[in-house]
Amino acid sequence: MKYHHGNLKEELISSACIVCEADGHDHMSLRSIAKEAKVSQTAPYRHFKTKESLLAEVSSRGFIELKEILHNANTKKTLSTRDKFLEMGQAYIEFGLSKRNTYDLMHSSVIDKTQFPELLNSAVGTFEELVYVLAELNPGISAKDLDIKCIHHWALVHGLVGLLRNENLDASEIDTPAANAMGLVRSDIKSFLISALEV
Amino acid sequence: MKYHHGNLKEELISSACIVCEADGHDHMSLRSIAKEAKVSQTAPYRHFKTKESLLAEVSSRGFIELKEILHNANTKKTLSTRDKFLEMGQAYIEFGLSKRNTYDLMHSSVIDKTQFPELLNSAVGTFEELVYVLAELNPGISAKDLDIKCIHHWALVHGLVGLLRNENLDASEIDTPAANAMGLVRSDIKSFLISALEV
DNA sequence: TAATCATGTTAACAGTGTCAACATAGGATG
DNA sequence: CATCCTATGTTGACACTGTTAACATGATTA
Repeated sequence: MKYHHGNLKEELISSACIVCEADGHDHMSLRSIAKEAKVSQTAPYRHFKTKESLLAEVSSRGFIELKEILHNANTKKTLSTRDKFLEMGQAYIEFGLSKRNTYDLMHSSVIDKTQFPELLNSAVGTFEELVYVLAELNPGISAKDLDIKCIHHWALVHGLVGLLRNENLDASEIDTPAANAMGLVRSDIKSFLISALEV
Repeated sequence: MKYHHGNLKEELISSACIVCEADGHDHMSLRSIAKEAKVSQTAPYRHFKTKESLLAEVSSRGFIELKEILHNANTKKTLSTRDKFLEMGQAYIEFGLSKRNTYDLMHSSVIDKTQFPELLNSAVGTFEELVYVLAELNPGISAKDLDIKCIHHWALVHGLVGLLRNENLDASEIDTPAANAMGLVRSDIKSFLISALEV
């Protein structure tokens, strides 16, 4: 049993990613992931100033993964620009629904993004991927209008994820207009995107 | 000093609403609001089974307040239906930005809405207000299409709030395309809504 | 009047983030 | 090679959290 772990920082991060997605960031304790790494409760403090900064790392990796996913959708060469755009929308929503807790953390207010420049970069990087397609889809558009279009479409998918995720109304036994509508949209996201984005 | 408070439940709720909005729901402790009410740490447990159920109450009141706000926007008799709709959108966003932390709680996953029927009702009630205008705005629309339209517009404003709120990029010293776009949209929400909702 | 019961209190438990003080090992420097 | 420095680990402690159990009080009701 060696005194120094050798790879603790990386192990803590990846462990945090797993626990965070499994239990949610507010059920994740530094102590538990330290124990999981077979290391004392305070060892993480040699690598992270606070719990928040470890979570910032987890969040950052979430954004990086999301950006990759969007990039993949955006570079399927067999697809038209329009279909690439739709594919991106679906991929975004799928990420938000499947990596539910990580997505939660990424948009949680427990992390002050302005205090973690690296995280801020990751988050903003996701935006760029959207800029690329929309620019291709709207040739000759002004920079300002392009930015606003980005916000518009980003807000739509982000908001949809929030609704589908948070009000887990469908799949529950509750029968309300809202729940029914959610179920309807969720069962055919592509159709919804086509009608909502009007592309 | 009387032993029984007389109005503790109500005081705890309203106190929780204030603390929650001031400090955020994850910085709110039962003990602190108990102390604020000049009552022992465990007194709240006579009125709320868990902390979560107190937060559910706070969340519920948030939805009720939001519904009222939307209803007010929706019943300004001097406005056309289209303008009422726009007014609702602006009111929603304004609520999300000004009651930032409460809005956070309302869409947080720390509360399992299916376990608090009253909260679920409040949340779903907000949806109805949107149904009314959209029905008026789209005469002859099918029920299904109406529901989907609701999701669409709800997702848009909800997503926009999330973006504007969470990435507090504008107003920070950071200069990125995303930040600039955010600032642009925030400075003239009405124009954004008109272009995004295409009404 | 007596009993019941909602509502308050105190004491305690396990768990949390975090800090200070100390221990160890491996690399840099003489 | 011997020595020191520094990065990285440990132990112990502190204040705080949600929550429960056991007990106290006082208003309502039989």
